[in-house]
Formats: sequence, structure tokens, C-alpha cells
Amino acid sequence: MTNELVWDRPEPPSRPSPTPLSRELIVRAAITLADGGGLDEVSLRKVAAALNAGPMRLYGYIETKDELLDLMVDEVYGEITPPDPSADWRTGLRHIAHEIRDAAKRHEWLIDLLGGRPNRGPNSLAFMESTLGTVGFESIDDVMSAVAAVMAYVYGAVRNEITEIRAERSTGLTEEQWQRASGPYIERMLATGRYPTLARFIYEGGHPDPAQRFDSGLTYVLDGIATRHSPASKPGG
Amino acid sequence: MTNELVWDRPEPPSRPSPTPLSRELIVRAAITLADGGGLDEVSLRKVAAALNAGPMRLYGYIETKDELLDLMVDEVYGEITPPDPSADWRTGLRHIAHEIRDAAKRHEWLIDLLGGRPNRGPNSLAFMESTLGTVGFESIDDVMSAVAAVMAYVYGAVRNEITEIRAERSTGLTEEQWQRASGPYIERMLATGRYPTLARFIYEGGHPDPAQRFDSGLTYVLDGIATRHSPASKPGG
DNA sequence: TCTGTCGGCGATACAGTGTATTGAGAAATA
DNA sequence: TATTTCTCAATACACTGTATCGCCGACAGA
Repeated sequence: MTNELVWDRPEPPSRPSPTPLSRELIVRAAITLADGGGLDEVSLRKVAAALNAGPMRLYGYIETKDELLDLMVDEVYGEITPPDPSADWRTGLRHIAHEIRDAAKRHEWLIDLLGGRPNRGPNSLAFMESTLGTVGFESIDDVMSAVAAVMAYVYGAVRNEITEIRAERSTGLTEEQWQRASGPYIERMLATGRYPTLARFIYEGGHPDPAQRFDSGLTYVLDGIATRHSPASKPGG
Repeated sequence: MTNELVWDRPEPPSRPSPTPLSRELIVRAAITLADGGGLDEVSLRKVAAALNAGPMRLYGYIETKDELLDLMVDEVYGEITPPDPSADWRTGLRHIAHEIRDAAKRHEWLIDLLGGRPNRGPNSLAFMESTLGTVGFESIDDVMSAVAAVMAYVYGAVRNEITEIRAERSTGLTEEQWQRASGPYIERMLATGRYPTLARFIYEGGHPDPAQRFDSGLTYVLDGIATRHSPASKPGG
């Protein structure tokens, strides 16, 4: 009984009585709303309203709200350009990592949906296909392990970055300003002297730009993979 | 109809000695509920009911529901034992990574709350304090960068693992069984021949135990850090 | 002991949410 | 033209977080 048949449902015969609808239209409307005002803006009523339709109308095209969210995620996966197939695994993985980060910055809501449920839409699968394909190690398990590690890092790093962006927006301050200004609560906590190391880091730490931070962490992961697996000649496999 | 039976009226709230409340009690009740039935079980009404109180009573101790969630997260941070201060950075970070993973498996809801908002409770800060303290590199920025990378990886890896556990629970099948059995939808997609690499991985890949997978990814990150930073003698910074 | 104020707490209310059910009205078929 | 079928909107329900209000017990002063 569990869902199934989610991604390739046939469109219902479109009665052109009101404005015709389609899954595509619905998903795009939802994405537009989410891009503009966050995931809170994506309620079935609001999406329907954006399409001049009653809320229940959507259920002709969509089984449940979760399905709509899955579709939104898959749509964004479709925006991701696969790595050059002739690239070596390092540049391939690096390319993909940055693609995901870029997509998540275009659609800040993406990261809230990404880890939550398994993504098995066609674009997600195509993404995995090209990602796995870019790593040419001999052992399948080595490839899986490397890709999983990179994806885990990317996911966590992007999440942190987006969370930070949101916090800055909600306080109207940059983290740097905020530390100096500074959040009276944190100020008080640090003043207790219970967190000397933390205090030192906050006051003395530099603030490299986020892209660079992301990339240097990514470099750790790639270096670590490289130390344990042979470069493995790409063509031929 | 002059009803009435005035004598055995249900005793009007003769102050049934409202159980004394506290933030601690509320947070513990919320955690118990969440451990039992997931975050959905944590509504103010349900938490209040578990404490024999009306929903509005909680607002005497808590500003908003988000604050309650923050408190829950911080409580779990309190369960985490810091690394041995004499340990080198590698074993220190490894210890912390596993502590977080263990905590997230004890409290499956944790990972849904972790990345969402900045965690600045006392236990979270203490956690950061000991985490930063365990890495003795000379440059502050190198420490930050290393810790951030490890935490990002841990976060992403744990998220994937928990998501997988949930999916298995909801389908009643292990991922391995599921692939063999197998989800008719995925089956169909793979049969299209559009995802040859993916198909090969699914059918031929091994399924190492999750703890091992987590640890091997972690090893990549630690190795990568090691290649770029000097071991740095621990005592006497 | 009576009275007045105060304050904590419960009930109620409101604007939302996702979705099941129902009912109307139009198109397709006989 | 009559009947069936099918789409879509309206309504309804259970639930959410939270603002407001009003009761009622407890204490202060007379």
C-alpha cells in the first residue's frame, strides 16, 4: 500500500473548464512560493490560490503534500549539470559538490527537504547515476563509500551555511558584527569564564568567506579519499 | 426538564493541587514523548497532558514551542561525554563523532532539530568548548576548519543513516531486501536502462554495517585533515 | 471575619494546517 | 433528450501554536 507509482503518474484528462493544471505547473508554483517566502509559504491552499484553483483541486494531480515536496526536490535536481564524463574523480566530485551548494543557495528551502526522505525521482536518480559514474575506482564499495562521504559532508556543510544565513537575516546582522556587537546572551555566557576556548575562538578567529570554507572542508574529504584509494585510470574501467 | 442532581456535581476544580512544574520537567516530558513516537508527538497540548496540565500552563515556563525544541536539543547535548583532554586530536574528534551518532540513535528526532537553528544552550556551548579544545593545532583558523568539516560530515552521515532507518521501518523491509524484492517503482526505473551505473551498484554493491560505513567516512575526513596540518604537540599550546 | 486585589491557570477563541466527504453542475454517452 | 459519469469546489474535521479573557483561590488590609 505504501505509495509507489509516485513519479510517473499519468495526467488526468485536462478538462479545459478553468485554467488547465498539471503537475509541472503545480510544482513550479510551489517552488516560486518557496523561493519567495520559504517553505512556510507552501501550503496546499496557497499553492492552489496561486493557480486560481481551490485547494482540493490539487489532489487530482498529487496524492499528498509530501509528494509535492518530493517533486519540488526532484525538480531542483534537474537543475544540476552533471560533471564532464572525462573528468577525473576529484574534479568530478568537486563539481557536483559545488553544484549542490549553488542549488541550495538558489533555493534556500532545499536543504530542509533534502535529507528528510529518500529522493528517488528521475532527476535524483540521474544525479546519482552521473555522480557514481564519475568515480572510477575498481571496487564498487570503495566508490559508494567515497561518494557517500562527500555527499554527507556537502549536506552538513550546506546546512550549516544556510542556517547561518538565516540567522543573519533574522537578526539583521552579520555573524561578525553580531559577535562584536554582540548578542548579549552569548556575551554573558562567555563572560562566565566557563568557555575560555570558545571565547578565544570567537574573538580571535578569522572569518574566511563561506565558499572558501566550504571548499577547504571538501578538500579534506577528497584528500582523505585519495590517501586510501588508487587514482585508478579513468577510461576503460 | 429541570435536570439537576445537584449533590454529586463533579467536584469543580478545587485546586487539585496542580503538580508543580518546571522547565526541566517539561523538557523531559517532551523528550519522552519524542523518543516514543517521534517529533509529531511533541505538541504543546500533548506535552501538557502528559504533565496533567492545560496547554497554556506551559507558557509560564516557556516562551514558544521553538524554545522548547531548543531546550530538548540542549538536554541531549548534556548526555554527551567530552573526550579525554589528554587524547590527541584524532581520537578526540573520533570520540565526539561517535558520541553524536550514538545520541542521535537514542533520540531519533534529534537530527531533525540539529541543523535547523543555531544551538546556543549551555550544554551545546560546553560541547563546542570541549570539541575545540581537543584539537591542538597552532592556527585557530585551522582548528575551526577541521572541526567544522568533521561536524558537517557527522551531521550529514547521521542524517542519512536515520533517514534510512525510518524508511526501513515504514516499509517493514531492510534496504537490502527492498532492493531485491523490490520496490516496483525503482525496479521499473532501473529497467528503463537509463541508470546503468546505478543499477550495477544497487545489484552488486555490498552492504557494510552502518557503524562501519560511518567510521570509514569519518576516517576520510580525519585523514584529509592530517595531510594538511601538523600533528602539533598537545600540551602547552 | 469581611473585603478587595492580585495572580496563576483553564477555557475559549482564532487563524492556520492537511485531507475526507459531499454535492453540484457540466460533459459524455445512450 | 435522458442518463450516467466525472471534475471540481464547498464544507467539514481534527489538529496545530498561541492571544485573550475570566474564574477562583489565596493573600493583605480593615
